[in-house]
Amino acid sequence: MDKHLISIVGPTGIGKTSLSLKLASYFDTEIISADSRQFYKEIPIGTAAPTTSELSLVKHYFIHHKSIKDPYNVGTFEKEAIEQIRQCHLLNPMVIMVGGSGLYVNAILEGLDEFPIVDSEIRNKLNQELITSGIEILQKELKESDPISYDSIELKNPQRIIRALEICRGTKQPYSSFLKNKKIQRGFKTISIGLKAERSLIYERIDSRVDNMIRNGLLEEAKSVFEYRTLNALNTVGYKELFKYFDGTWTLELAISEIKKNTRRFAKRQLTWFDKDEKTHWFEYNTDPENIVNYLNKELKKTS
RNA sequence: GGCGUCUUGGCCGAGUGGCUAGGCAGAGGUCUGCAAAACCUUCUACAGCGGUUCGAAUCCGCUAGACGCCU
Repeated sequence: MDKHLISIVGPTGIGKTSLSLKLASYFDTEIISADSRQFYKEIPIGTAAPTTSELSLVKHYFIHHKSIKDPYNVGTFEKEAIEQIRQCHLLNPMVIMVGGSGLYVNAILEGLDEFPIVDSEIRNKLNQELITSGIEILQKELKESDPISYDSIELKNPQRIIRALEICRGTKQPYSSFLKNKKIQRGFKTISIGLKAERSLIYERIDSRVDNMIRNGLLEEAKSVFEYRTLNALNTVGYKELFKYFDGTWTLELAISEIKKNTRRFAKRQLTWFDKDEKTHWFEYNTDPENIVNYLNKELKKTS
C-alpha cells in the first residue's frame, strides 16, 4: 500500500481534533499537528489544544513540543514535520495531519522553496528601521534590490517587505531568485478533507468555546505567561486581549468580547485560505465519522 | 399646554449652501520562515413633507420623535 497523509482542515472550533482522534483510532495511526499555536506547551487552554486525555489516546506530534521562548517558524516546521511523517510512515502507511494554520499546512502539502538562513539581527535591524524611517524607505530599498518582488509583494505590508529584504541583505541576492515555484515531490499521497458549517453556527460555537476557556482557567494561564507578553508566540488571540485586561487598559468583559471577535475573524481567514485548495473534499461538521472513513477508504483504493 | 435644544449610514462622529470626512462593527480578500500574525478592498447617510435657490445634510416653514426648562 502506498504511503498516505490524510490532511484535515477547517476553521477553528469546528471539530477537527475530535474527528482526527476518531480517524486515528480507526486507522490505528498517529497525528501530526499543523497548528502554529498548539506547538507551545505553556498555552494549552487558549489554543484549544487536545487535552491530556486526548493526547494519551493517540500519539501526537508537534503539540506542546516547544516553549513560547523558543524561536520557531514554518521553515523549521516543514523540515521537522516531513521527517516525522517519514518516520511515522515506517510504521503505518497512513498518517493523519490536523491543521488550523494555512501556511503550515501548505508548507507540508505544497512545500516551501529553500531559503538560506540569515542572521536574525538583520530582521531586528529592519524592524528598527521601519519604526525610525518608515516603510517608504524599505519599499525603495526593495525596488532597488529586488524589482520582481517589489512588483508582486503587498507594499504596505511591513512583514512581507521585511522578509524579502532580510533575504536580500543576508544573501546579497534577490528574494525572488529563491522562488522556484516548482511543485515538490513528497514520498506520500495526500487526501485532504475539510469540515464546514454555516457561518452563524461556527460563530456560535466559537462564542461558547471562549466562555468555556474562561471557565477552564484561561485567565490563570494568561497570567502565568504575562511577563513574556512581548514574545511572538503570545501575539495570539486569547492572550493579547487578556494582557490588556491585566495591564488595566480593558475591562475583563471587553477583553472577552474582543477574544470572541478576533477568533471569529481568525476563522474567516482560515476559510479564505482553505477554500483555495480545490482538492479538499468538504464534509458537514456533524457528519458521521463512519461516512468519512468510507470516503477515505474509497479514495485509498483509487490512489493505490 | 408654553419655550428651548437636538435628530447624519448597524454604532460613534465631523461637516452651516456646491468639493464621496473619519473611526468602529460587518462583509470580501491576500498569503513561500513573525501566520491565532501582518496587510488590502468595501458599505455614499443626512427624521418626514413642503419651500427658497442654478444648487440644500447645511437656509425657511410645518409634522414626528428625543431631551431639557417653565406653567
